[in-house]
Amino acid sequence: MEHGRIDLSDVPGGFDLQSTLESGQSYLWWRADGQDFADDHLYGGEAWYLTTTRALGEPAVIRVRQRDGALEWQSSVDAESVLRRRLRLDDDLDAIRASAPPDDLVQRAYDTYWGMHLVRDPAFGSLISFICSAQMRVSRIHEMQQSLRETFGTPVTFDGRTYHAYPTPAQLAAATEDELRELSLGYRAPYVRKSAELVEQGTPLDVRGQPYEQARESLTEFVGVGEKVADCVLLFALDYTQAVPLDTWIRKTIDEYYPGCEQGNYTDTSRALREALGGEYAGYTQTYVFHFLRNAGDG
DNA sequence: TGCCAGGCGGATT
DNA sequence: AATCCGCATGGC
Repeated sequence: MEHGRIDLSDVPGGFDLQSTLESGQSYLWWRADGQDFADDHLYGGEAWYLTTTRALGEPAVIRVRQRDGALEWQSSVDAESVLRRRLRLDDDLDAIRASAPPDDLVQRAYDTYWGMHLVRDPAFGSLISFICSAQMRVSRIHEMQQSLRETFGTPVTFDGRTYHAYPTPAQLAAATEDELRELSLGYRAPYVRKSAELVEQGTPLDVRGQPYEQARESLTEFVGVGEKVADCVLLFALDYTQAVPLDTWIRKTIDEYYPGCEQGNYTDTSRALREALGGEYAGYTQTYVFHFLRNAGDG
């Protein structure tokens, strides 16, 4: 087993693993102690987190925790570059925060969860997990991804235990709708199967390089992907830090704090909120606000 | 019980 | 281009 330590003292603005992984942006990690991700508070501990990667060839498990100003990791492969990429350790939080508006809500969100980074998830896992997210609680979206891994993913032995990699497009495309419904995916089951098939058949998923709004439109070609889910994939997997997913929480925020941004349709409202939240890194600020409202409330 | 959860597809207007 | 409706499942 390989292991290593990533010193966090040179990450501008710092880094916080728990808020990064438990803020409802990624559903591709789980806790080694079996605890569910906290819905209402952060425990402030040093738990190990696990995920799988295919970035270095064969699927591998990565285990990581934050301790003494560093990320400590263990894996069957050299995971440092994967972690730096997946956890966006190069992001400059001070510069990002400086681009955000001075509004009370925004500043309290940054204060409360300072150190949270956006994730950079693998695009396919991000796509499927956010297809599953429609009208669903964060904890159950997470459970669905666990079920998909354990039912359809390639077994991977690590540290004497068997884990399962996140399924490939081919593995999910080969699943039947009934098999997926048995995992409590509900009406999302055919969306997951069909979108996996589209990826498998070559429909472009990595749309980086396209202008933002065109990229969002492109992703809606997948089944079960509307503008909101497309924005999530762009923000949490494809480096579009300006993407501002308009979910129920953010719509409440618009009603309460940014009523002028409501334009009656997704494209124009999104555009207005994007400008209100500072443009280039609006999605970063949105993610802080989303996490803050969901967990700490806005009282 | 009825309402809601990081909405979407399809039909209707 | 807007609006309405049905859709699975589970927690409260």
